[in-house]
Formats: sequence, C-alpha cells, structure tokens
Amino acid sequence: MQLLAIELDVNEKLCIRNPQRTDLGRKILKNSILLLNEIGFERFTFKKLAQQMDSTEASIYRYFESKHLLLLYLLNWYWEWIKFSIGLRLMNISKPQEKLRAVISTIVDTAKRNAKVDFIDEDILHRIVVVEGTKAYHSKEVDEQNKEGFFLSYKSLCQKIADILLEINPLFPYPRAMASNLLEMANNHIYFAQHLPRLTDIENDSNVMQKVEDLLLFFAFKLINPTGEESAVLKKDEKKKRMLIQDIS
Amino acid sequence: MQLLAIELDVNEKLCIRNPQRTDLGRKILKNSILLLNEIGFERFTFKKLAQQMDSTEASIYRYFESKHLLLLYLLNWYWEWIKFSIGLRLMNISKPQEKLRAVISTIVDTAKRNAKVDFIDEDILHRIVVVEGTKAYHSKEVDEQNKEGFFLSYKSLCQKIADILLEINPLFPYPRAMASNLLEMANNHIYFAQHLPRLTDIENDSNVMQKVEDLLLFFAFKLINPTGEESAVLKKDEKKKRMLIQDIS
DNA sequence: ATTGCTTTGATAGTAAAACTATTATAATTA
DNA sequence: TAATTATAATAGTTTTACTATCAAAGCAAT
Repeated sequence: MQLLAIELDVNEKLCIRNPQRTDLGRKILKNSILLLNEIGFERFTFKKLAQQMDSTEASIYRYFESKHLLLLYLLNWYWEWIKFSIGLRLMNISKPQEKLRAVISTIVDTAKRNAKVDFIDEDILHRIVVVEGTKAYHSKEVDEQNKEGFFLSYKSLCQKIADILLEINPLFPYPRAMASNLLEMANNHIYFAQHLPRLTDIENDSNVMQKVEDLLLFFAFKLINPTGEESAVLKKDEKKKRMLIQDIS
Repeated sequence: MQLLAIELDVNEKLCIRNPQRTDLGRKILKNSILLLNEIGFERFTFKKLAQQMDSTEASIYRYFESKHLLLLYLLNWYWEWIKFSIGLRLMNISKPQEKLRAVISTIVDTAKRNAKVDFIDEDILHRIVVVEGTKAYHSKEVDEQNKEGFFLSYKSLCQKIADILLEINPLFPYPRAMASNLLEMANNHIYFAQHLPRLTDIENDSNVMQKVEDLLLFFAFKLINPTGEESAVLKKDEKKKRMLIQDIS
C-alpha cells in the first residue's frame, strides 16, 4: 500500500482556488468528508464545518462557492482516484475478462485499492459517494454543469469500463449503459443492504462488499456473454481475421 | 383509458391530513407536481407553491410537515399507482415471460398505462420521479422513515416484480436486486439520455421510452435465463412434478 | 527593516428558506 | 343556531446561504 503525495486532476472550475495546494484547503477537504459522513449533505453547512475545523465560514467560501460545488469536488476527486486505482490494477492484466473482474473489485471495495492520500480518508469518502453520489447530477443545473465539464471524470470512468466490455464482446449493444449501471449498482446495493434490505438480496453481514462484488460479477458476465447469433458473427470475424493474417504472412 | 375517482392508499403518516379528500389538498398535489417539475426539488418552497396556487404557506403546512414529506407523498402515490396499473395489465396474462414484458412496459412508459386520475398529471409526475426519485431514500432519516413505513409501496412494488422473476426462473439468485435494478435503470436511462448521454447508449430522439424499454428487456431476459446448471436442476424438478402428478391421478 | 501582497480570521450584515403562532372569517355539521 | 373545522391573512422566529469589510499574520522582494 503506497502513500501518495500526488495531486489528482480535478476540474478547476469546481473551486475558487485549489484546495489540494494549501493547508487550509486540505483541512477543508479532510473535515468536510468527516462532517458529511456524520450528518449528511442536507444538514451539512459551511458554518458547522467552520466550527468543527476551527476556522470561519468566510474562509471556506474563499475555496468553494457553495456546498453543492464542494460535494461535486469531492465526487470528482473520488472518480479520478478510482480511475487512477483501476489504471494501476490493469497494468499487469491482459485478458479482458480479468480486467472486468479487477474493475468490479475496485469500484466496490475501497479496502482492495492500493493507493492512499494522506489528507483524504478514502473509506469515508466512499461512504459519502454511496449515500450522496446521485445528488451530483440530479438537479436543475445538470445541463449547465455538464457543459462546464463537472461530470467528465465520471463519464470517462464509465467509458473506460465500457471499453473493457467491448473488448470482451465487441458486439455487445449496451456497453455504456452497462458500465454506468455497474457503477450505480455497486453503490445502490451497498446502501440497500444497510438501509432497505428488501430492495436487494445482499445480506447486511460482515461481508457486504464481497457479496456486492459477487452480484456485479454475476450480472456482468451473464450479460456480456454473446448470444448465439452474436457468437456466430464473432466466429465468422475471427475466421476472416485469421485468413487475413495468413494472406499477410 | 378510464378516468378514476379512486383514492390510492398512501401512508397516512406522510401527511397531516389526507390531501386526496379536500379541494385544497388536491390543489396542493396538482400544483406541487407542476412546480416541482418546473423548478426542481431544491428550489421548490412552500411559499412559491402558495403563490402559484393562490393560497398561503400556513395552509399548505396544515397538509404537509415539510417539502421532503410532500415529495415522499407524491412518490408513494406514484408507486401505488404503478402497482395498480401493473395489476390491471397482468389480469389477462398467465405466461410469466409475458408478465415481465408487461411490467417493463408499465414502469418505463406512462403513456402506455391505462388509468388516469383527474387531479394528478401522471406524465409530469413521472418526470419528477425520474429526476427526484432517489432523493426519497438517500438521506440521514432513511432508517427512521423506513420504520414508519414510508417505503412500503416501493418495496412491495419491487417484491411484485421479484415474484414474477422467480416464476420465470425459481433458481434465480438475485430476484430482488434485479427488480430494484430494473426500476432504477428505467429512471436513470431516461434521465441520462436527456442530460448525460455518454452514460447510456440510448439516443435522445423521439423514441427514448421505447429504447429504454428495449434496453430493460434485453437486460432482464438475458439475466433471468437459467444457466446450464440451473436449467438441469429445473428439468429434474419438472420431471419429479410430472411423476407426482401421475402418482396422484 | 520596510513595503507590498496574499491568506486567513473576526465580525457584521442581508435575503431567503423553513417553519410556528395568532386571529379572523368562511364553510360544514350536529 | 351553535359548534366545529378549514382556510386565509398576517406576523414573527430561527436557520441557511451567502456577501462585505477590515485587521492581523506571514512571506517575498527591495
């Protein structure tokens, strides 16, 4: 497990000045994660945050325009960090099926990720993503914010997963939908197991993460597997390719 | 298309007095749907609602404790209404596969449902469910509210779908997870198509609803289909059953 | 050492949101 | 007709979500 001093590339428009670069900024990030986890986004205010970290409301406003943008900043940091973690884990893997396994394991379970940043508690941030994640884009400002690039990290994470799905089955008709669905399901079923167990089959025991992983693996591999028709086309392609290679050589 | 005068059974604890039974109550429901759709949950206030419907803040507070509970009331009304619509459509269907088709078509597309209530615009309410639906249970109050039964309608809708999945394949290991996922996916991909198209494969053209329906059908039937192992067990069961019937007759 | 610049802290203030309370009046019901 | 209940009108409180101002601290260049 490596301890990182790196700075993740989060959209600059999300903040007034880069919080990763100053003491106060890092303090804001660290404490906002703790407080958000403790009281939830709705009850969270900059005043309470200032009290907890022994600073002032006005100082926090010098870093973030609003608590919504602060949440978006944290989510973007998280998505960038997941992309980074996935990148690390995929380096030694060539088989697309194994890549998919690694991705699923990474998006479900923080504990299995291999990098740590000192001023961010990734486990707690993960809990915030599970509870508050969808609030990022379910708002009237979504189109405007999307134009500003506030969801680029999430979309590129999604694209990364979709590409792996297409590696496994180039004819799969819904790669992006499945990728976003895997990401959403991971969060939803962790949450459901803990709060609304009748909406899932995952039991809320010690092994929730492993069970959600199993669920996603089951869904993913059952879906990505080519149908009879698709696999016929794939075999035909394979044949063509082999003939082409023969022609060349 | 029938016009209903029925009153749907929504948890009484969600409101201070039943809004379906008075003129003002129905006016609140009708106008809150219009205003929520127009400005979104975050910007929505009882003051604005009162202005729009030519009443007062205090009057609205006599029906609902807060805008959160009003939203929850509307969502519960919607879930109850979907259950009712599904019930109607399933009456003439006996084949479980056909039931699943009917369910998917009902949860995706309001236009295909067969009942209308005069003081509720179901199409607009559906849009609200798509945008604000997940906010119902992503809050710090979820456990408390769950104890009060505020999610019973959603859970029983989910259970209804899970039962059909088990009719198709009694050995399917994740009936509830798949049911809730179908419900969530329906909303998500309508939303993504409109606002975050890179998170889905559905194009935002005239036929979004039909395409989301196709997506769900693809996912559902590909997943529910027994694997080799499961189908062997099922065939064995079938054999036993036939022998049993023979024994009895 | 002094000047200037930036960051933070301390304080104050505003507008809107999220309620609560009171009283008068209109509509129902007994 | 009296009693009850629902609604409207008004006013007030507390909290949230900011903005503005100014002083102090720190540091960098002259």
